[in-house]
Amino acid sequence: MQVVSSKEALSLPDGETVIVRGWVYRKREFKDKIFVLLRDREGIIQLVFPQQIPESQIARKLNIESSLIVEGMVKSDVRAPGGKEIHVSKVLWYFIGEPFPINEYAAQADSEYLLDVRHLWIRSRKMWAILRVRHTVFEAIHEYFRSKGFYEVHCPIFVSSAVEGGATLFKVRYFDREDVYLTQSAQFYLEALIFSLERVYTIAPSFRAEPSRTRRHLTEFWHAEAEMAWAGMRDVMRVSEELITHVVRKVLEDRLEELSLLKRNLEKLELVKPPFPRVSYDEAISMLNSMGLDIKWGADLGADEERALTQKFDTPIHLYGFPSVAKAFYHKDYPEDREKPLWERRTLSVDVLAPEGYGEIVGGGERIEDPEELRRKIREFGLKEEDYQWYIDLRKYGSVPHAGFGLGVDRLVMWICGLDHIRDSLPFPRDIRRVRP
RNA sequence: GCCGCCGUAGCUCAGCCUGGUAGAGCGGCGGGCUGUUAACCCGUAGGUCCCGGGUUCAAAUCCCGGCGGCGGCGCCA
Repeated sequence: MQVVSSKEALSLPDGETVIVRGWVYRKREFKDKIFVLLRDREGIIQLVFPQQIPESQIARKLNIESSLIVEGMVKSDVRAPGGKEIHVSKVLWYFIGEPFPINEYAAQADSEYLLDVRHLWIRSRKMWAILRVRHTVFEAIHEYFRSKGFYEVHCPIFVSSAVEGGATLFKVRYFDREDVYLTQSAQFYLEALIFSLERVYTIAPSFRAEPSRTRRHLTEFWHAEAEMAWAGMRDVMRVSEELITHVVRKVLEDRLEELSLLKRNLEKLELVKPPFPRVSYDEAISMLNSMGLDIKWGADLGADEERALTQKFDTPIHLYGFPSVAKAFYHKDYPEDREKPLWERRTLSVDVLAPEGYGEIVGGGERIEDPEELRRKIREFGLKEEDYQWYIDLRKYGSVPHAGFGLGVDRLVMWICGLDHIRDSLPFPRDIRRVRP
């Protein structure tokens, strides 16, 4: 007797006897029979227990989320969800659960209670669908980078200094020596690794101790980062748009059922194809000013501006050429701006903004390869050279033009799934308030 | 860090403005029902109205303080 998934059972001919196992999703009792919707990793199938058989005594006791293994016969019925159901002849194993504390009303409300019982809520159809899309997103990212000759590498989580100047770090006690920090980006380590492998990528958690309270921020998020030797800002644009397009297409191929369960508008995703529109910061400023917003050159774009800008496009866009003062020190300045003062210079940096108001999902650009230029920028930013000693060191021994970017994988999942909040893009989100379950 | 909102049954919420001793739906339990699709119908149990103080004859309701949570901005992926 073979154990089959709900999905496999639905594809079998009538009369097959199979074993299925899973959890009770719904139960409906009648005088002569009991319907149990059984949930497993692949979906849902309806079990029918006739009241005459002794097994129905067990079925009567089943609560929502009770678990069981049954043997039964596949039978077509137009009234069954999926067109087929299993007429149970034997219960091989079961566990009667306590009353399940989550109901449809809580699910609709998307309440904080669902965050308290997250360890149980991940069984829901919604989280099931999201987790399966997320699985495919990670798969597609690996697939893309590997197919393009990038080596996968792994960088430390414990680090001794900051990557971003302003971003806040989580401090961790490290034996009896000075404190270390949780990494906020693998970028500096990837930059070191290109001198060995030329094109590298990693998917790893990054940590930000920013007290952000928005639907787009986590304190622990999954970061897909890539770094390329012999590359510039244009290469970052090309690789990032190819990557995003590949991921979206893969999800559209493999996860249609999940997307429709999430009520995602597929047309929006089908529009995603390279090249993405390229908008310079200068153009963005004049576009925004002509839309009635009052933005001065030099300011970073806020959430309102990002939203206004992306509303003009149906697909993700590349926004490039940010002012140097609005970006981290390691970004390379436009060569023609080199003699200008810091506040008038632009960087060879680029962000990808997702449409439908989802905003920034990628940040990257060309890095400074000249050690003297890097030192100057560190000083201009009021940072200490000694804090970046090994990073400067990379430029001393056969420096090369190089560029890279970081993709917020949770934000990508959020946008692809059309979620209201980033914390639903992963099973156990960490934000400023929540570290459990 | 700044601004706003919320805390009542296991869960989702109403009641609060205008003070008078606690309500609904779901879930639980019991019963009914010839195939349900978040089934339906009848019955029933279930409460530290977040905590502390104040005003009042009387506080879930008004005032003050605290705690917890949610949303938004800034910052970023």
